[in-house]
Amino acid sequence: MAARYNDLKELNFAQIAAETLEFWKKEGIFEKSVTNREGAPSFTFYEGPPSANGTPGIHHVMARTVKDIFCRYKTLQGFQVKRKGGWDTHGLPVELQVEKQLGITKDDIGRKISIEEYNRKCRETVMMYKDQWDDLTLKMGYWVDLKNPYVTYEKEYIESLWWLLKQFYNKKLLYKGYTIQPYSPAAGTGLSSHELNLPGCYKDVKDTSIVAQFTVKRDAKSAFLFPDAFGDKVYIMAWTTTPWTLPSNTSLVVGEKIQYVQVNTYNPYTHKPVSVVVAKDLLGKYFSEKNKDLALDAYKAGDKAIPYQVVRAFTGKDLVGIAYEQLLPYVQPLYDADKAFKVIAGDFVTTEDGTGVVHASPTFGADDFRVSKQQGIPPITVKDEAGNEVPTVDRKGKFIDAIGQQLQAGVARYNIKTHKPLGPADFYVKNYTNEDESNPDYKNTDVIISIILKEENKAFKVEKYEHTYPHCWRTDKPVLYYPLDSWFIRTTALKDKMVALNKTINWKPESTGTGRFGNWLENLVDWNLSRSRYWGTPLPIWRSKDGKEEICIGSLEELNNEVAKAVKAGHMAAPLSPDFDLHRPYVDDVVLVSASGQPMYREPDLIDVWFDSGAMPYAQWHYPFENKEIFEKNYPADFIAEGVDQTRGWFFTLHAIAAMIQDSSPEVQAVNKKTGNGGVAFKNVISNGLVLDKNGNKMSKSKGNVVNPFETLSKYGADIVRWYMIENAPPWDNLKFDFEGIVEVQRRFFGTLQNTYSFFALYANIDGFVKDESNVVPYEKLTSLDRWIISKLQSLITEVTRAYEEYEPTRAARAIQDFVNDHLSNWYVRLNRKRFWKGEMSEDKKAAYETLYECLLVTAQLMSPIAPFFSEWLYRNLTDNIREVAVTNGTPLRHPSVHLTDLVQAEANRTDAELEKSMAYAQQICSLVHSIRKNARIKVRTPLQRILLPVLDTAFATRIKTVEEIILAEVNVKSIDYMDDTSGVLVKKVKPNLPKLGKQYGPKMKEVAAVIATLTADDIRTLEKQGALAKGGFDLALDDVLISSEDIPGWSVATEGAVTVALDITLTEPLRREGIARDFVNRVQNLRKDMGLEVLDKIAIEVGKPDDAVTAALTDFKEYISTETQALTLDFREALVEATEVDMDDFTLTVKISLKK
RNA sequence: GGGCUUGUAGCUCAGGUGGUUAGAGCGCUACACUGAUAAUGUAGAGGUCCGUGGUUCGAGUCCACGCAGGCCCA
Repeated sequence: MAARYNDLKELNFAQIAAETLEFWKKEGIFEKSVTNREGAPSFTFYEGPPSANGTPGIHHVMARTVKDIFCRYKTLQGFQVKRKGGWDTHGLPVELQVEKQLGITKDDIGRKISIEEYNRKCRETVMMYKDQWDDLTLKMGYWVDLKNPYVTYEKEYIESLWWLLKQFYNKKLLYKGYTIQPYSPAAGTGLSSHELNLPGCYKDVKDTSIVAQFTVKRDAKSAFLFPDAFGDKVYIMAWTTTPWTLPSNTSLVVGEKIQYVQVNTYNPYTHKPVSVVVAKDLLGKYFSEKNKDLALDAYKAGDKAIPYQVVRAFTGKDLVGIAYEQLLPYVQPLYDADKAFKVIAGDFVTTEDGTGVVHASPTFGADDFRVSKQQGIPPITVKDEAGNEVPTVDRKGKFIDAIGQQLQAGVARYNIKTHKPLGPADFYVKNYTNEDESNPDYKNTDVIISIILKEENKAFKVEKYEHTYPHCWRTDKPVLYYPLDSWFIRTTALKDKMVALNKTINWKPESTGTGRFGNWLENLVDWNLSRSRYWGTPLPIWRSKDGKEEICIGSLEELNNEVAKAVKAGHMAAPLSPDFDLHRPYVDDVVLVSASGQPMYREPDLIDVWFDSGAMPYAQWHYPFENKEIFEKNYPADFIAEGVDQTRGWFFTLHAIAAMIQDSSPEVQAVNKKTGNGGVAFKNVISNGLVLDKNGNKMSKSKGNVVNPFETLSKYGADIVRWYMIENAPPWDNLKFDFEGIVEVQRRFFGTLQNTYSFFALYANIDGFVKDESNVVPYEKLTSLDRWIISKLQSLITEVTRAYEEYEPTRAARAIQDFVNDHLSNWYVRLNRKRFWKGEMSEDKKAAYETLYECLLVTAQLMSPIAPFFSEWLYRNLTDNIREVAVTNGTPLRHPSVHLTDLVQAEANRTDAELEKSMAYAQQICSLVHSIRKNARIKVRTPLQRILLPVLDTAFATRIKTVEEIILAEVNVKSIDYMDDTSGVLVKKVKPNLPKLGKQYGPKMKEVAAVIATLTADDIRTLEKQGALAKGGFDLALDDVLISSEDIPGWSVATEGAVTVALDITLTEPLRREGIARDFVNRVQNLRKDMGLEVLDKIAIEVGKPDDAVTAALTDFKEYISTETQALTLDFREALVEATEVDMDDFTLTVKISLKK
């Protein structure tokens, strides 16, 4: 007979995967899983585009497993889940790779290589590893539509981006401003953070550092500082390693929680009495402890030991809002001057160095710029000839004349000897003019400022300070942090809305949403969109030379129209060709004409690639130029998932663009209104953690601990890797990737499941069992074990469904695993084995098959989102042989693939909570009996007479009785005696029910517990009968105590929780004989197996005559022995030849088995 | 430096709303079972719940401060 069920003993999971892939491909299962649900509600998933210019790693298997799980699950649930793939193709990594390939630097672009050539190279490189990615996608079983992916460099994609930008522009959300960036005056160029991280850029240098004294203005806010102020003036001390920024100071930053002190002392340079404010922790840096007790008035100018006295302590919070006098009043703020020169709070202030007060100049520090902007502090800037606002240091690194003149005057006023006469145009903030520093009179600008401050009683301490400072990799000169032009998206305008919208998003884990992402939104600054690069989406803004006229282009049509005008005006020679490439350099050659007839040139920047990916909800469909309906159906995403490192990347850009487009496009607003979306881009998001090596280290090539995803997948198969990743820990925890863990999953879960299946297949093939959906044994006729596992299965369905619904895949996987291992294999199958191999097909046997079949089938379906290959294999093995019938009848098993089926629903009427509880007791009692047997050294094969079970309440007894047979069979005991307190043997004892008593009595707990400890047996009986008892001044209720059983004297007892079991371990002669008989059966079975006999072969047994007791045992149980061992005869012989010596533990037997035909 | 996060057995992890003796799997040791058999079951050993304080009748759990690892940002 041909086997109906594939009963392969050894499974090659990788091979199953390969075969399944073949099947999916041939039958178009993925496509069907989408088209099948045509017309059904859609579940929208957005694929975050990977960049194919790098190779995929094992962490991509993790991220994509998470994505795949929920798309598959939602498909099972009846949703249509389209998953458009995509590729991220622009940006710095691509450019860097090309530069590396070509052996050039950024500087060579436009010189050694044209932009055209360079960008062509970028376009080629972008898809360099696409094959590997496609291969990974396939092999790991990630279902995503890669036939029609969105590609961010395509013209249509860029057009959608331009449309978005134009909407923002129209709403004045797109503007040109400046931000503080690393800038090399020597090279005249801004530096990217990656250029700053080139080796050798950070150098240790010695710079002049100053602790400056800022004079506090006396007013209501600062009044508390003055009562004890020495010399009538109070100074706040701030430290800087860049004295040249002091003329641009507009605020002082303190830490709100930092402790500060006010100190009366003398200025070490001017010897004037001063009262200064400094962080308490840094006091020792400026004052020597031993001068603490010196009298202030005993000090004479020039004394080495300067006395000091701490007069007051307070926190930074008390200082916030205090006004001070401008330190170097050379240039005034252009605007908001009344808001300048204030103490503000900032989170970046520390007490590691300096004074615990940071001086801020918004034009020359990124932190300074940020906090100033947030708190409305103006910068010190001036207008240049063109009327543009510029900082006080020019692009060559030189102070503007207004400051130069003041410094020149200072040099003259204080007779500062310099290496050469200094004019107003000679004050470079660093040595960018290659002055001879070895000249003894050489003084740089920092030193000159220091001297001026010392003279004017504005410096408390000046010293050389060694620190690391970034240098330009081209010129080797110090970098300045300098305001550079950039285009921004005014995300701050919608901050509150974005914060509010974020609260409507379901984040897994929650803390990433409320914490990391939420905090980021709270501290939002405008999004700097500009990138001075070559390969990316060009900024679609054209400007006239004077910057007074500009246009933002929002579509190709608009561009063509404008070009037509330009052609007319003579700025362009011809219209754009239909296949015009929107990239640089072509787009740079487009010159448009302004309303006043001026030529307008494109702003040379590209936009941040994160805008590319954040715009994918719209641009993937070329919205709004095409596919409006598809867009409407698929906006916003129901679900997205990426690594936690995307929090400020993709998650943010999706969120920001969605919030802003909701604000600026009536069209998108209308779409949102239809679906009741407030303006989010995604509703549920999983941010998964990192994949580390097994020791918790980051994987890196240099450490050599990188796991190759392809090797891993082909060795273990995708299912096991996927299952391991999900089951081991929640996806948002970092995963310590360990092959031993994978092996364990394979053995423990997949091995067990496979074993359970092949057990089924083995006997189902023998019995010719075929599932008939129209003819199943009715529920009432099932055994209690059947009903129990069915009930467990219903609970499993409920639990797994809920876990998936709540985006908790780990909980789902663990629930399935527990079900298969603990309940299905270890209990149901083990206890039911005999039903499968005894006798002919009967209704009971059929019920057993059907039950096991259903468990396997449902397991296959529930696990299919996580382990798509094995579940498919299992499903098809179980159902292929009835497919035709199922198709004809239109029953649930008509689908050729588990991934096309409809998710099972838990059936309440097949759930039996009572039975589940009873069975749990049965398992517990068996475990207890085993433990007693163990202690008494009585093996399970030896039958025992009875179990004594103390019964605390009747419900308990009822429960046990329904599973009594199971217990008795499992532990080989003849009977259970239930013992209640009428028996006189059972002694009850009570323990306090702490959770309840705690709430009621609180601090009196100990008293009550003491009283409860004194309750007598009579008391307990009264309490049980009447439900209440007054004792020791307390009114006790029945549920104030937990009743359990005392140990039973003279019995072997085991207790766990409230369950106590006693076992009668008396071995009577009949029991002993039965034990011998069972032992004997066991030995004969072993011999049969050794001889290689088939299950149905008949034998004759001959035994060398043993002693009387054993003879009696074997004779008594002759029939039993014969049945079990398929023996036709059992005879005793005085002498046996060619017999086997058999060890019966306490004695030996000689046995001879022969086959009887 | 800031935000978030993790710390429980040798390893990987569970431990609603505080409750008496902190659990599971693997690994280890021992035993059992022997018609799922390169399978299976049972038991045992193994813990400063990262530390220190605090709140409470009671803290692995709540609070504060630390320590160590991770991520992101400066």
